[in-house]
Amino acid sequence: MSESKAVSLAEQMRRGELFSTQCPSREILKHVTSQWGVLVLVALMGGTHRFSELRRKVGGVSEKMLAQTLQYLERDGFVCRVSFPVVPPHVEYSLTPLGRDIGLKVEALADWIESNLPSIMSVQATADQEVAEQQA
Amino acid sequence: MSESKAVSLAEQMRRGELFSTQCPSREILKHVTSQWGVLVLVALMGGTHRFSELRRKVGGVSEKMLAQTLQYLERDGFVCRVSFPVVPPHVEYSLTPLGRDIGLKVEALADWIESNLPSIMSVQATADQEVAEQQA
DNA sequence: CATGACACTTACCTTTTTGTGCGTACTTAC
DNA sequence: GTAAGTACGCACAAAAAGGTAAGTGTCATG
Repeated sequence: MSESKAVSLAEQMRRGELFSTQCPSREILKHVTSQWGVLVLVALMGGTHRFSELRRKVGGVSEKMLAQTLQYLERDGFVCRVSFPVVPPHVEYSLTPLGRDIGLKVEALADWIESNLPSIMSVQATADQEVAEQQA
Repeated sequence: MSESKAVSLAEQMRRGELFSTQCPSREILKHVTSQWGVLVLVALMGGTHRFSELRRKVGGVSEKMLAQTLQYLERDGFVCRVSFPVVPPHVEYSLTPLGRDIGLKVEALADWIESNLPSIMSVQATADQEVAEQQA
């Protein structure tokens, strides 16, 4: 009892307020780890992109969601939007230094999953099989 | 035109199919980067926890969401569930080796955000101010 | 001279996610 | 003897996320 409490407390110190409901980090985390946030960040790690380039690259994203995601990320200071006042419109999106920094972490996570996908899927298959056997 | 296409293609090779709609990685990513997935993973990096320990630690999570999150993570092979057939029920959750591995990445992301929260919030404030000025 | 590209925005609707409250089977504490 | 803790599952409702379709204004292409 005392040991688990001690661990909790020690961690609570180290990791600030992420576990607290009102922690502002949670909002940032939501933007960054949102379905499209992750993909956009990873895509922009490959360099500057225009809006429709991103739309084509990130499979399945709607214009609305892409626009919204980019706005969140811009407001959080991860994405830099440069619009050229020409016609037809030309807008370029790139990562800020802050964005590149967090992009590295997100990319690392994404890469890890892609690399370990075979392991994960075989574990899933085993788990599903056991569930099926229990029901049989 | 050719340059941006070249970059896209080169990346598409390196990063497999994350950008494709049907990529199974996307599902895993959803579980791991879900609001509660992140917090649970980080919490379990601190060691084994019981269900209600987690519930108390991860502020704001409902029992239903915690249960669901744990089930996803267990099925993906990140979390290990051990239930003791005693009364009252006693269940322990811990990370598998796979879970500890991905937990490191998630923790790194969370830690980065917490550390850089001041920078982010000051950027936000500046952005908000500029928007306000434009509207005035 | 009609179409499509560009970078969005808005309105509307559907789907998904999330929360709430209740029930369980049993025990310990008050 | 009543309340609380344990680890959930289930049904219902609310909230949020997401998709679809259309419109904007101008230009290049067919």
